[in-house]
Amino acid sequence: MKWSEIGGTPCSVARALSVVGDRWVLLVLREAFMGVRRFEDFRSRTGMSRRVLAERLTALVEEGVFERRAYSDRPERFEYRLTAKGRDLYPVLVALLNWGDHWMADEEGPAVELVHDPCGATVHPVQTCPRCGQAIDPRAMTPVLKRDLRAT
Amino acid sequence: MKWSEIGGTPCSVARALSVVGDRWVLLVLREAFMGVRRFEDFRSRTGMSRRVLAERLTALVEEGVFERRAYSDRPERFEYRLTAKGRDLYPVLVALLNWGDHWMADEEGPAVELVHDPCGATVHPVQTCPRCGQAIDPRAMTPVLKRDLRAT
DNA sequence: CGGTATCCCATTTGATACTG
DNA sequence: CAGTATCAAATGGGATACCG
Repeated sequence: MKWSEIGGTPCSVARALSVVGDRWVLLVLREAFMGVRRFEDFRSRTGMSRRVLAERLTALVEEGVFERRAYSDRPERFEYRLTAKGRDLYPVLVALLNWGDHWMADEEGPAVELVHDPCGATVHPVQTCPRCGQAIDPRAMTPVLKRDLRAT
Repeated sequence: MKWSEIGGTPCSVARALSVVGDRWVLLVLREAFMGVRRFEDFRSRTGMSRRVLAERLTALVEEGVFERRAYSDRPERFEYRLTAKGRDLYPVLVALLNWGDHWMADEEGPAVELVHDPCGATVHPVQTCPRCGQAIDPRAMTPVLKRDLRAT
């Protein structure tokens, strides 16, 4: 299977990956959640080449993850803002951050900490069951297959 | 910046991505969480080529995400089992699944559903604050930068 | 079954230059 | 600042064959 066909799969994970399953895209999203909106800021903070950044931003706008809007008319200048669809990717980034903090840490401690404004605590968010409120343990979850994941 | 240097960054997201920031790797993990352990099963269920799969599995074993162990001596046969480090990637996969279910769905409904065994409910797990228990809203989170994300 | 070895094409990307 | 154009180099990946 070629990667370009992966989005046509019925699996939601694969479909999600067809949009955000790219190293650079995730790095761009990291910056977006840190408040970055402009091309040059994305570029300098991630270290991506212009070419790659331009291409990824275009694709993400097409996918509806970012909205491109002018913030200046003369000269024309654009910025990229997360849409609701884009904002919903927050849990993905947080999950990666948590895992990196736990398993890829060094002695100097994490570079970014997350403060939950309502309660003021510095936290690592946890996934819980919306029904019973318990923290999720992978071994207590049963995946139920409804369709062949490879079908078109 | 080249991608190969990204793991040397102090950002936990980037470090996590240096291990799992690959399309195929995430697909392999998806299968692992569905109970798959053997080479041929990974291959047929993801549609990857042998070459790519072998390479990714080797790398993941080196990173400590999978453990390679013999399940038969004669002939010698191996299987790949998630380690604790690997199991901790579950929230990443679930976050992707949730997002895909919500934003990339089709009329036929999700291909995979998650049942929370303890309460028996089919759920989309949610991220909550471990301190106050509230569901996480990205806009209620403040990222606090402790170090330059691009430093070595 | 569980890989490894080879070959070769397609895509990606980093560098650099250029533009409104 | 916010890109686009171009090109050479590297990488990735499919196909196929082979082996214990």
